Amino acid sequence: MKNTTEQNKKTHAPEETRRRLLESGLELFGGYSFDGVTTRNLTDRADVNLASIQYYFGGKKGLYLAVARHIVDQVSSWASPQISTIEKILRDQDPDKRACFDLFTSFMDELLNHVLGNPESTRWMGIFLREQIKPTAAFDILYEGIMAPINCCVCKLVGKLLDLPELDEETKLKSYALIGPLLIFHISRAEIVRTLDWEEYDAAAIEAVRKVIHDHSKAVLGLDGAPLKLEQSHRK
Amino acid sequence: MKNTTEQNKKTHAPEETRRRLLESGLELFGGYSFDGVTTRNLTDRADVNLASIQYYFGGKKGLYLAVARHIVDQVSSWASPQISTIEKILRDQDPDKRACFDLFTSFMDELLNHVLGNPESTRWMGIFLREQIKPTAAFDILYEGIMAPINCCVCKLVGKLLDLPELDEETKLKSYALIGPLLIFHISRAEIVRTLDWEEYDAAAIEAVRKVIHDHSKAVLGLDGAPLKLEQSHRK
DNA sequence: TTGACTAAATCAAACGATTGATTTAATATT
DNA sequence: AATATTAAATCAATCGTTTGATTTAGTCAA
Repeated sequence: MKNTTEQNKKTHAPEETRRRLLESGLELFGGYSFDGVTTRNLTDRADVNLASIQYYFGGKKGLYLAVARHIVDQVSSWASPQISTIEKILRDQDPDKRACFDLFTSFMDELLNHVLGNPESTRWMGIFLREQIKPTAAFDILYEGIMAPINCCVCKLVGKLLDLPELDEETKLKSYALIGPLLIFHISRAEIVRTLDWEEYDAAAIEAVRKVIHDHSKAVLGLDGAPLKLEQSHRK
Repeated sequence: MKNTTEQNKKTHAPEETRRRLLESGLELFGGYSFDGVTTRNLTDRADVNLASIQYYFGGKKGLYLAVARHIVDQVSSWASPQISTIEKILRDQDPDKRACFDLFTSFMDELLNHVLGNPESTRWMGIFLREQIKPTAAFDILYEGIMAPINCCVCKLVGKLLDLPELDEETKLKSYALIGPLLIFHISRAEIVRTLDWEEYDAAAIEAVRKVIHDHSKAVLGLDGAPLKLEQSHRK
C-alpha cells in the first residue's frame, strides 16, 4: 500500500523478465560481440534488474547460450517444416530432377527471404557469423540445431540433382558452394550496399539478388538447358 | 655506437616496438574481437611495455586502425600486382572470353590460396569479417584498400565475360555471387571441417575446394561447353 | 676523448572507471 | 507462505589510460 504515487515499476509477469532478457540478448549480442556487451547494457535494454541475469541464466555466459538456443528455436520454427516437407517428398515420391531443382530453389528463396529480407535476421545472424569465425560453446548449439539440418537437406537435393551420393564429399562441397552466394549477400552487406550505392536492401534489391542466385544455381546444377542430357528439350 | 648485434631486450630498436605491437594486434584482434582483447594482452604478447600503445598509436583504438592499414599493405603486396597485370591486359590486349576466364580463374586461385591455404590469413580475415558484420572506422580503410580494388577487377572480367557494362548492377551482383563460394569456405571453416570430418584444411582439401569453385565459375560464366585448357599453376 | 645535454624510448606503478557477480532488504503477486 | 522481482550496495578483478622517473642513443662543444 505504500508507494501509491508511483505505479510505474511493475512486478511479476511470470517469465516476462526472462523473455525480455532473451530479447535484449539477441539484440545486443547480435549487434556487438559477447565482450562488447555488458550485463548492464543487457538489463538496461530489457528494463529489468541487474540481478535477473544471475537469477534466470546463472550469469552472462548462461544468457548467451540461452540466446543461442533461442535462435535455434526461432529458425527451426520456419525451417523445420520446410525441411520435413522436402525430405518427405524425397522419401515418398522419388521426384525427378526438375522437381528437385524446384524444391531447391524454393528452399533457397525461403532462406533468402528470411536472411536478407527480415530485419530480425540481422539480430541472430550476428551471433551466427561470429560463432563461425570464433566458435564457442554456442557453436555446438547452432550447428546441431540449424547448420546440420539445413546442410543435410541441401545435400540430399544436390546429390539427387548431380547423381552423387548424399554423403559424398563432392556433394557436400558443392552444396556449400551453392549456399555461398547467399551468404556473401548477407555478410558483405555493408560492402555491397556501398559498392552498388544502395541505401539498404529494399524489396527491389532483394529481388535482384534472388534472380542472380537463381541463375547461379541453375547454371551450376546443370538445368540451364544445354549440358543436361537427361530431360533436355525443356522449353525456355 | 650503432650496434645491431645487441640482444639486450630493453634498448632502442627503433620501430621494433611498433612492429611488435602491430604483429600482436594482427594476431589478437584477428583471433578475438576488439573488445575481447585487452591492452595487456597486446603488450604481453608483443613483449613490450603497456604504455607503448599510447606512445606509438595514441591508444587501443589507434592501434586497431593501424592494424587495419597494416592488413591493407600486406594484402596489397600480392593483390595489387595481380590486379595491375589483369587490368593492363584488359586495356591493351582486348582478350577474348576464354582468356578472360583464364584470368578470372587464376585470380580466384590466387585468392583461394592466400585465403584458405595460408595460416596467416586467419589473422587478418578475422578482422576483415568482423568489420563486415559490424563496420567501424577500420571498415573504410579495408574497403578502399582491399575490397574496392579487388571487386573492381573482378567486375571488369565478369563484365567482359557476360557482355555487360563493367559498372552494371547485374555485373556487380554476379561478381559477388561468384566470390560467394570462396567466402563460405573460409568463413564456415569450423562448420565445414566438422561436416566433412576433416581435421583442417590440408592441401588435398584445398584442392578439392578449388575444383568445386572452378566448376561453379565455369558453369556460371557460360564456358561449360568449350574445351578449356587451363595453363595455370603459376604460383608459388 | 671526454662530459654535458637532449630527445626518444621504455619502464613500473598507479589512476579512476567499469566489469561481472553477489548480497541484502524490501515489495508485490500468487 | 511461497514465488518473483526490485533497488541498492558492495565485491574483487580488470579495464584503458596516465604518470613520473629512468634508460638509451646521438649531438656537440671543449
